[in-house]
Amino acid sequence: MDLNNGEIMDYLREKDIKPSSIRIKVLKYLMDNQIHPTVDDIYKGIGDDIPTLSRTSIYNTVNLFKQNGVVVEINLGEKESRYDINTKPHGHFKCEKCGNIYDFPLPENLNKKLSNFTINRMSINYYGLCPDCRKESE
Amino acid sequence: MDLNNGEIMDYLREKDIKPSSIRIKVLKYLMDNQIHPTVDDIYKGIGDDIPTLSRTSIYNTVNLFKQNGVVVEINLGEKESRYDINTKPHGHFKCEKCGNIYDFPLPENLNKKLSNFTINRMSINYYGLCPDCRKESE
DNA sequence: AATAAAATTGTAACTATTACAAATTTGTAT
DNA sequence: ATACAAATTTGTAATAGTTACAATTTTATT
Repeated sequence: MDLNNGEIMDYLREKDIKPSSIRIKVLKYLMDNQIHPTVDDIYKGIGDDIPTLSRTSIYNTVNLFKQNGVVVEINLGEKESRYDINTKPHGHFKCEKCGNIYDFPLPENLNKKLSNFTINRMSINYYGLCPDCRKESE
Repeated sequence: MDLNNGEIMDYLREKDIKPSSIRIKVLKYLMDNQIHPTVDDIYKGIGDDIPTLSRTSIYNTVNLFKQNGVVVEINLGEKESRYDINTKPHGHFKCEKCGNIYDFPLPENLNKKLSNFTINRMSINYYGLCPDCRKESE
């Protein structure tokens, strides 16, 4: 993804969000840094650009993005929430050594039905060692 | 499950936990109330029995239980953690209307491999409407 | 019964997040 | 461009779950 400001603004409008300078910067940050950042990551990532930036604005923005389906909030058992612009269903693997988070496609045979339940969304998280850290610890 | 104190104590010792009055009560509570309780649920559930009970003691206890594999901490995107005495792999369904949490079995043949990753544990959570709430909203 | 070790308590600290009012910026109509 | 209204952004204070830690109480050992 490498959109210019006009395209970013169009994308926001598609999602019924009125573009603003912070919203554009946050969305761009999320697209360029698909590391499932925390609010603090985003704040630090775009803070240099906006000297008066407030953390509250990042919270406002990600909450708006979440409501309007621009991001999905993910919760990996840490205290901080993370945000993912990839809103299609997929799994997350968190390395317990280096902390990196990896996406993976959902297992083919995962239950997609539970009889008489309505499933609106699912959150599939694995924890362990990523290939690099596994190699190191040998 | 309906164990007497002696059996509860033996179970704790098996897990290398020295029994104490609070630990016994917490474990019994967890066995009798498999609702994936929060620290506060536990505190309120056994507080009547121990007039001087402190929340910190519940935190100490569940953390010890977690370290020694007596419970598993579960995180359903709420601010409070929950604790599950069923430590075998299984999924959780949270009803977004009534808040109830249901266990469900994972498929026998669920893909538990990601090539070159070592998976230590997984957390599978679904969100939606439970059968009762689904019926009501028709 | 005296002492040591461990468990429990209570308070204070910490941190992520939200509430909210004030200040700033943006958009609109004259 | 100017004045006004609406929306965004900011900053501070409040909230809530959890942990740190020292003091107290309980339990175990000699």
